[in-house]
Amino acid sequence: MFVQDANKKEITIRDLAKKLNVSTSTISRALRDEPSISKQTKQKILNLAEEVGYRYNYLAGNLRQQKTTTIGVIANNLNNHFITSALVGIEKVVSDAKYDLLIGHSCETGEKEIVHVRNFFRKRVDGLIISLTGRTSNLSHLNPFIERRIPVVFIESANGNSKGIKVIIDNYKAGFDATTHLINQGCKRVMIITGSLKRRIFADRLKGYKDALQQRNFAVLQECVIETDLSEKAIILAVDKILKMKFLPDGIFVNSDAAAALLMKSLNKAGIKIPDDMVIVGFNNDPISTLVKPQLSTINYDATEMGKVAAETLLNQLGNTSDNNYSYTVVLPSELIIRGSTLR
Amino acid sequence: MFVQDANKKEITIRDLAKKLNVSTSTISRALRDEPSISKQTKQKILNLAEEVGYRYNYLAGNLRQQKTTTIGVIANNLNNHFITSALVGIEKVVSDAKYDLLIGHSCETGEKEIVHVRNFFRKRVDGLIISLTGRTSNLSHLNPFIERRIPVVFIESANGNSKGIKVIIDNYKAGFDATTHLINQGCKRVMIITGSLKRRIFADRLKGYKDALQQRNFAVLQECVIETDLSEKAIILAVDKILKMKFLPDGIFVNSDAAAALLMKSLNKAGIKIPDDMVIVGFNNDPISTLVKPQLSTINYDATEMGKVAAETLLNQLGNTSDNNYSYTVVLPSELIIRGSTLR
DNA sequence: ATGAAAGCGCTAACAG
DNA sequence: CTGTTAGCGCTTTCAT
Repeated sequence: MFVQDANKKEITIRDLAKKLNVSTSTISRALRDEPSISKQTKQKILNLAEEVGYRYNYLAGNLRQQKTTTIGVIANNLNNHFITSALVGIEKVVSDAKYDLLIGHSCETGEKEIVHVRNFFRKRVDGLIISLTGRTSNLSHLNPFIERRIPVVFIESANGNSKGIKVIIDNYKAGFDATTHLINQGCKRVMIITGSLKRRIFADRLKGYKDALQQRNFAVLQECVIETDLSEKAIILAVDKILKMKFLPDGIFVNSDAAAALLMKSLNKAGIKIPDDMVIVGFNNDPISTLVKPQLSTINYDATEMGKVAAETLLNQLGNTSDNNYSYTVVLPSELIIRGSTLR
Repeated sequence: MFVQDANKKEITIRDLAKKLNVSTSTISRALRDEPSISKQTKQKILNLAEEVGYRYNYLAGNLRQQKTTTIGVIANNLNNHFITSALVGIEKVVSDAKYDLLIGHSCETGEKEIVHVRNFFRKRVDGLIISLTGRTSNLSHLNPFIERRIPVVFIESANGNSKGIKVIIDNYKAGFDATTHLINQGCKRVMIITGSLKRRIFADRLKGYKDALQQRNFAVLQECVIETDLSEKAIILAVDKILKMKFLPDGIFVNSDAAAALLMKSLNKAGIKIPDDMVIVGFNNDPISTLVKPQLSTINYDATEMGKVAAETLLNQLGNTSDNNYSYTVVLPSELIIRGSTLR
C-alpha cells in the first residue's frame, strides 16, 4: 500500500487544466490568486487542487522566474553561543518572510568558507549572511556576489572596507569600557586575551583596550596581549604563559565568556583567587557567565537581535541593483555588565 | 562598472554550444565528464566555460532530474548544546556528500514544526532529519514523506512506533544508571526532573529511574517526579517546589546539564550545599558541566557523532523505495561520568 | 476573464 | 563520439 503511494505520479497544473477544461495559464493564475480570474473558476480550481493533492513545483517555478527564495548563511563556528543565538534570529526573520535558509559551516577554516561561498553562489541564493573565520583576510571569493549586487551581510565580522553590509557592535567602545572598568577596579596590570587579530572585531577591541590604558597613563605591554583562537587548548596554553610571567596581571579582559570561564577555572586550580587576586571580564554575556562562581562581568549585546537585524537588512536589499546603499554598517548597542568576577 | 556586471546575462550551455559549433548535449556531457566525449572536445569546452564564466544552472538541472540534492533539518531548539553539536555532525556529512542543508527551527512549538515539515515537503527535499518538539504527539504531518518513502530520520526523539529511522542512545539504561549511581552514593530520596514525557526519550529515562528505584526497594513517589520543559523558568519553579517539600530529596537526576547547573546555583543560593546536602547528576556532558563547581556528574554521549550517524543513515536511504529498511533504530553508546556533584 | 504559444536551461532517449 | 528531439512544470506575453 505504501509502495503504491510511493509510485504515485505528481499532479501538475496540466492535469488540473485537463480535468477542468481550462488552460494551464488559468490554473497558474488561480493558484497565485491573481485578480484577473473569476471567483468561481478560482474556487473550482482550488478545490480540485486540494482534492487531488496537488503540490506546487518550486523547481519549475523557480527556473521560470530565475530566483530561489533562498538565503545562505555561512557560520564560522556552530559550537558558539553567539552564532547559534544569531542563527535563531536569522531563521525567524527569514522563515517569516517565506524564504528558505541554507546553512554552511566553515568550522573556522578558510577553505571551507570558500567552498561554501562558491556553492551558494552556484546555487543562486538570493542573499548571503556570513560570519567570517578568523583566518579570512582575502575576501575575493565574495566577488561573484558583489559584482552582481547580490546582498552580502557580514555579521559580527566587519573586515576592512570590503563591500557589503556589516552588522556589528561598537567593539572599540566595548574594549575601551571593559578595560576602563578593570582600571577603575584598581588594576595596575591589565592583560587582554584576544581572538585572531585578523578579524576586525578583535582588532577594534584591542584598540579600545590600548586607548583605555593610555588614557590612564598605563603602558601597553607586549606580553600583556595574548592572541589566540579562544579555543580550549589556547586558553590552557595562555594560562601556562600567565603563570610563568614575572609580574602576574591583576586584571584580564577575555574576549569570550566560555574562554573566560575556562580561564577562571584554570587559574583557580593554580591557586589564584578571583576576584581577590585577579579580576576578569568576559565578552558576550553567554548563559555560562551567570552559572560560574563568581559570576562573570561581561559585555552584553543581543545576538538574536543581531541575527534579526542582519536578516531584515538583507531582505530589504533584495532587488536593489544600484550601487547606492549596497555597502554600509549597522551598529547595535552593547553594554558592560558588572558582576562578581570584577568586584572586590 | 559594477552595475554593468550586475546586468551581465548568464551564460548557458546553448551559448557555449554556439561558440564551439557543437550541440548542447555535447556540452552537457562534457561538463559532467561523461566518458563518451573525447578528451579534446572536453578540454575545449571546459576551457571556454572557464573563460566566459559559465555557471551551471541547478534550477534547470534539478527540474529536469526531479531532485534537489537538499536535506532538510528541523531543530526543536537551537539554543541547546546538544542540537547544535548534532548540527555540526550533520552539516559535515551532508556537505561532504555535496548535498545542501536547509534548516528550520521549530522553537519547541508544534505549529512551527508542522509549517517547516510542509515547507520542506513542498520544496522537495531528498530527506528529512528532525528533532521533535516536546509537544509533538501526533506525527501525521510527516505522512507525505512516509507515504512517498522519502527518508525521515528522528534524532534523539524516537516517538512510539512511527515509521522512519531513529537515532538515539539507550535512554532507559542512562536513566537506570544515573539513578543507581545516586542510590549507590547513599541517596534515600531520589528525585527526577524530566523534560516533556510526551517525548519518548524522557519517558524512557523515567522508566529507567523507576526501575532502578524498585530494584533497590525504594518507592517511586509522585512528588519526586517533576515534569518540566527544562527551561530556565521551569527550573526556578522546580526549585521553589523542592524547597517547600516536607522531606527534601537528597539526590536529583536532572535531564539536562544546563538545567542541572542552574538548579545547583539556585539550591546553593537557598543554602543547600552540593554534594554535601544533596547530590546531582545531569545529562549530555555539555561543556558547562566541567565549568561549574562542583563539576557535574552526567551522562555522556557524542552529539556530533549522533548527527553524523543520522546524516549517513539518511544518505544511505536515498533511492530506497522499498518498505524494507525504511524503519529501524540505531542505538549509540552512552556512559555515566562521575564528577564532584555526586562525590562526598 | 481566459487561452495559445513560447521558453526558462538543462538532460536523456534514440539515432547515427 | 556526437546530434536531434522532446520535455521537466511552470510563467508570461500577446491575443481575444
